[in-house]
Formats: sequence, structure tokens, C-alpha cells
Amino acid sequence: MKTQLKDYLNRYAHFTDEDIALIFEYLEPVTFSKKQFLLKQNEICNARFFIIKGLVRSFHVDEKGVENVNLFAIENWWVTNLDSFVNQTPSHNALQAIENTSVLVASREALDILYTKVPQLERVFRIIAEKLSIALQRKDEIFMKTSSKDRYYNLIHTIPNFVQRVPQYMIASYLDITPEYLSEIRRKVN
Amino acid sequence: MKTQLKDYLNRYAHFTDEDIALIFEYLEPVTFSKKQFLLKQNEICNARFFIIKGLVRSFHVDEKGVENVNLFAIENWWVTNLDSFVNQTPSHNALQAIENTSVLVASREALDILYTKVPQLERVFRIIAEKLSIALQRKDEIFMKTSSKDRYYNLIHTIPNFVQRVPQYMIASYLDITPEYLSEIRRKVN
DNA sequence: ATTATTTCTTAAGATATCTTAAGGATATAC
DNA sequence: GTATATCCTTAAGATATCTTAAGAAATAAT
Repeated sequence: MKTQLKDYLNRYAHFTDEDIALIFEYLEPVTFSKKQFLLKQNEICNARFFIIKGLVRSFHVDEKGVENVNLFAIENWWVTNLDSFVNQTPSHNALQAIENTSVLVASREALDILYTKVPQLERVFRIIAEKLSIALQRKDEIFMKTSSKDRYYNLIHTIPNFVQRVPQYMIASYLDITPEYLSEIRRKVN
Repeated sequence: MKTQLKDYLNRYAHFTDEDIALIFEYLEPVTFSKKQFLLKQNEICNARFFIIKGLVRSFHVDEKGVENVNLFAIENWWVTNLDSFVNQTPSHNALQAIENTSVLVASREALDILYTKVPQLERVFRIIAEKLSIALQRKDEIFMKTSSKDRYYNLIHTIPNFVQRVPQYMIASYLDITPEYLSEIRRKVN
């Protein structure tokens, strides 16, 4: 676990073993079983979660009771509700484990201290945020320009193994298609 | 101009007058007249632009020649194509001045040096990237959950003065509606 | 002022996608 | 191994939004 975090962090800046040990002291290992919530809708998000193993989704339930999935996160990703975390407002989305999932929890307080004690972390989280922005802009681009059929093909071609791990109705939701229509799209392939 | 930048940067971290003077040395003031391009589609983006005065859009022209606007940027915003800037790949989008616009240009090289010389900048750009992520996630949320009519109302209510500065067909494109349909939506209000 | 360019509107027919409702298939739990 | 819950498919009718085409209005250029 410590090794996994170390390898990850060293992709973005240089950290000594002492840095890693210090960082590790401020993080809390937690496990969530399938369907458990890392964060509930309308709660204020007080942490970032580094996924050691497992799969998490972010989703919102609207007035009609319909689930809207907007994000999946897998191993070696930091996941949180950034809007809630940064602005300390109730989160519009829940975070829920789709598989049994183990994470390292970084609380706001821990992070604030760590940014000062290990300044390279500032860079790591700058780069992470830039990568997230890029990913979101690519998603925006795809949704703007393509039909739902093409969004589905794009998804199964770019991350086919990931599609196996998630129920189809969640993928439909993520692609902003009804499960019924996704079903129809899939039928027409064959 | 220097004052404007200083006020802006001090919103996110503390900078002395010497810091600001140093930063300023690495930035280049440039003006673009209406319709001029800060960045052309398929070019590699080598800078971030801080808008002193004016209005810029980011857009993509598809195979059919249709323009897709995905971003507007105004005074006191940093604008760039992050994907191209970070990964040094051809930009899918152009950046174009909608009004006569004056900016401060921060090249990649300048920024790399400045991150080292003035480490607080690392924090500023971390926070900017987080804010951009939040904005993009909010946009995603709105597009997922609302009809085009509601997207339009949402826009004119949240940033009414901005709507005045931009031709309606660009707003339609940003909202992912045809100009004809936006026209119909507007008619039905009255 | 007049012309040229850019932007906005109208309307009719076409289509992608949704809604509803029901039954079938898998997986999970006891 | 049977029951229960979860997930997926089918199909018919409804609707939001697009396409095309054309002309009107506004803005900019000469």
C-alpha cells in the first residue's frame, strides 16, 4: 500500500522515503464493501480518497428517483467531490463503491498540513487537477459532438476491460442514455 | 495591468511587490483585435493567456464545417487549451477574440521557471485547475440533467450581462442547440 | 447613404431518443 | 438448489430537437 502510493506520487514529483513515511502518517486506510457509500448525497465532503483497489462511482439521484452517474474511479485515482470539498457545500453527488474497495483517506486538515510539510504535494495536486480538467473537457467534447451510439462505441473501444466491471445500466446513465435505448443500440451491432 | 495581475494573484496566495515584478518580467502583453486568433485549431498551444480586457471563445470546426463553441473566457481569467498545453499535442480547439482583447502571455518556458522562482504560483495554478474542474463538472451536471430550454434559462439568469456580449448563435452552439431551435425557445417565452 | 456581411427568425417535415410496460435472464442469498 | 433481487431486453407510441430552406433584420464597410 505504501509502495503503491509511493510509485504513484513519484510519477509527478520527487519524494524521499521520509516524505512518503510522513505523508503516510496523515492518511487513513479504510475499506468499503460493495454498495457502501464513501460519501452520501447532500453531505459535505471532507476528504480525498486514493483508491488502492476497487471501483467507485459518483452519482446523483434526482427528484424522480432517477440515478445519474457522472464519474467512475479505479485503482490509482484520487476521487472526491471537488465542489463540495473545496467550497464546503453539500455534495450534489454520492460516492459509492461498486466493488469491495480499499482506499487511503486524506482529510482536508491532513492535506492542508501536508501541503506545507511536503511542498511537492502542491505540484502533484496541481497536475492531478489539470489532468482532471483535461479529462472533463474531453468528455464534454465527446458529448457535444457525438450521438449516443458513438459515445457507446467510443467507450467500449477506449476502455473495454472497464466496461466488464460495471453494470450496463450504470454505463447507460454515464453516457446519458436510457438503459432501454442502450439495449437497442447493442442489439443493432449484431 | 500590473495592479490587475497583482490583485488577482493575491486572491490565492501571498505575493510581495518583488514577486509580482519578477513574474511580470516573464509575461508578455499582447493585444488581439476582434476575430483574431490567440491559437488556431490543430496548432500546439504553448502559452496560457491572462485576460486583462476582452472576451475570448474556444471552439472547434468539425468535418461538416460546423462550429462548436465549448468555452467563453472574460477579464481576470486564464485561458488556454490545457490538453494541448500540457501534452503538447495539436489543439482540437481554436481560441479567438470575440472583442478586442488584451492579454498577458505566459509561455510554457516562462511558467516552468516561475514555478521554481516563485513557488506560490504552484498553489495559484493548483487552485485555478481545481476551480476549472469544478466549473466543468457543474457544466456536465447541467447538460446531463436539463433540457435545452432549461440550459438557456439557466445561462441567462446566472450570467445575463455576459449574454449581451456574445452573438446568439455562439450561445446556441455553447448550449449544444441549433440557432434555429434557440430562436424558437426564445419566441415561446414572449 | 448604400451595399455587403453577419446574424436571427419562421416553418414544415424528419429523426434520434425517451417513456411506459412487461417479461426474460442473471446473479445473489438463504 | 430454490427463491429473491438485480439486471437486461423488446416493442409501440410520444416528443424534443434537428434539418433544410428561405427570407428578415441588424450591423459593418465603402
